[in-house]
Amino acid sequence: MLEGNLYDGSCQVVTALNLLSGRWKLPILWKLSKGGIRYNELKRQVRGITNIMLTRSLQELEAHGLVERIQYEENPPHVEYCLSEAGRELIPALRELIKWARNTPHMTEQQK
Amino acid sequence: MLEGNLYDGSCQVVTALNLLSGRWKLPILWKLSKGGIRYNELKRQVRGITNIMLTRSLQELEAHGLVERIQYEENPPHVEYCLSEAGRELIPALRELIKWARNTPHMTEQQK
DNA sequence: CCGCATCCATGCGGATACTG
DNA sequence: CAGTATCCGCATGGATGCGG
Repeated sequence: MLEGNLYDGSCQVVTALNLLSGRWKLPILWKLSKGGIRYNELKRQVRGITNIMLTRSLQELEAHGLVERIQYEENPPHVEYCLSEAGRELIPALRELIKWARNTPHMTEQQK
Repeated sequence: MLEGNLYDGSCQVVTALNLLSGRWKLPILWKLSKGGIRYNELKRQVRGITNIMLTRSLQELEAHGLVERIQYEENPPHVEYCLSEAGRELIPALRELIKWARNTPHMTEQQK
C-alpha cells in the first residue's frame, strides 16, 4: 500500500483530502457523526455558518457520497442529513488526524 | 514567509487538513517519506510540478514544521529535504486516508 | 543546482436578499 | 422549515523568465 507506484495512490488521496478541505466540511461531518440531524439544527450547531455555505457543503458532500439526505414529505418540511456508509468509514481516519493535530506543537501554536 | 493563511483554526484539524490540501503537498510528503531527497530529484519524481509550486509547497510545509531543509555548504549547491518528526508522525494518519480513499467507490470513479 | 519575481486566471468562501 | 439567487473579493494555482 505504501509501496509501488506512489503517484497513482496519491491521486485518490489528494482528491479525497481536497474534498474535505475548507472551513466547514469537517465540522459538519463531525456533527453528522453523532447521528442524523435536521438542517436548521445543524446550522445552529455549526457556529458561524451561513445558509449558503451550509447548503453548498452539504451538496458537495452528498454529491461525493459522504452524506445522505432524507426528505420526509410533511408540512412543514422535514429534512434530515446523516453520514453514508462511506462517510462513517471515514471517521477513523479523521480521528487519527485529530490525534496528530493535537500532539503537534506547530498546529496548536500557529493560530493567528 | 508566505502570507495569507486561509482560515485560522478555530479547529486544529481543520487547520491541519487545510495545510495539506492542494495539488502537491501530499505527493511531496509522500516522496519525502521515503527519505531525504534533493530539490531537483524531487522535482523529477513529482510529475508535472513546476519550480514555483515545488518551492512554495516546500516553504509552506517547512514553515509549518512538517519538513526540514538541510543545506550543505558546497559548490555546486546541495540541499536536501526530509520529513521532520511531526511530518513522520503524520504518515500513519495519511495511510488511513489512503486506505479509505482506495476502498471508496466514489473516490476512484469521480476524478472530476 | 536551487531557487525567486512577476503577472495572470480561476475558483472558493462569503454577504445579502429572496422563496416554496 | 429548508433552502436559492446574485454578486464579489481575494487567496491560490500556475506559466514564464531571471538570478545566485
